Amino acid sequence: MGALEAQVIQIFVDGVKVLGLPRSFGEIYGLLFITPKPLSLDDLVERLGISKGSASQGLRSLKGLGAVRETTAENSRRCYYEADIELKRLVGGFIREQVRPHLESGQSKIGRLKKSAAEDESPELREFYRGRVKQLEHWMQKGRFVLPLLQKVLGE
Amino acid sequence: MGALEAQVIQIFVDGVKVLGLPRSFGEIYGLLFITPKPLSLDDLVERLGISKGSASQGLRSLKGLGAVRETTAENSRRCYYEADIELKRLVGGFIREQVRPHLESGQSKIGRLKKSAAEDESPELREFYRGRVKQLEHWMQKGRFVLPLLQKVLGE
DNA sequence: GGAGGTGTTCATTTTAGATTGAACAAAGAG
DNA sequence: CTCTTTGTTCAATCTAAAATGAACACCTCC
Repeated sequence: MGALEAQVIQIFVDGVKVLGLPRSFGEIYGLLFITPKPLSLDDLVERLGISKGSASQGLRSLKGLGAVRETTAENSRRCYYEADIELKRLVGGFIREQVRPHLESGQSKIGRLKKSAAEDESPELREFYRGRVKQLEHWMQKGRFVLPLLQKVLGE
Repeated sequence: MGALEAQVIQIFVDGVKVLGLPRSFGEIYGLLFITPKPLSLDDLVERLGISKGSASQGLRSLKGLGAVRETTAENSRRCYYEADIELKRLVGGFIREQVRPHLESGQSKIGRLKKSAAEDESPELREFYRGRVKQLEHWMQKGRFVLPLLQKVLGE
């Protein structure tokens, strides 16, 4: 593993950590990103020194995120993988897989919240709660508004 | 702890997890958010059942993020804390404390990378590396471009 | 059918980092 | 100066989640 490859992988390891994804995802994507030819699962295991299990799961998730493409080799039944480097796709996949689910569960939680806020005793406390719940709803709205915008701006 | 409070705290616990912050931060901010009056450190310890250490560190970080305000009580030397609910401030603080440092370290890493990319043997491999490094730089640029935009859009 | 190659699953182990709590300032009050 | 109240620090502990690897499916070629 050359110095450059190691440095690039480190950048992606740090990157995925910020996004809340496991280290191995960064290693896998990083190596694919900086390697000219597609690599097989066993290549990843050998060159990164990670287990087959990690490589398999990492590849699956990265495929789900649209960050890794599978290329079927002609003369072999082994699969080869390469990095997809289109930012639009990466951002879209991340939002779809990681962000939207949270926004949606958040919305349903707030829905339940509004019932709880209604059944409180003191009128002024109830008023305060109503205001806070409204605030939460407002934030969610902003979130839903900002996502497509982000995708648009980052779509090169 | 009422049902509503618990639900709101849970929402913030989930929220900060997505942002990569520790659970206790969500608990603290959540309780302050849904409590009409400012609370002391010991209030937080008692009502959340967390340690003084967690509360102290959580409050410090949340202050750093601009998410919590300190209000000095008149007749006591004890400090009281309340949630700052201005989205602009929250987003700004998060970007300043959590996002910018990563972007900056990423930039310096790419700077070092460009040197490593220059000292490689094969011309075509070197060309490939150059392209990838350029891609990385491009992404960073996008990141730096999008942050102020985000702040602007989310500043209500 | 079976032998070898390829990838997946999931119970166990490991690890990163969050939490704890006791020791330690700092700052009044008496 | 000493005692109390309030908050901080940080080594030790705990825990949630990531990594491991052996067992297991699934091909497919003979």
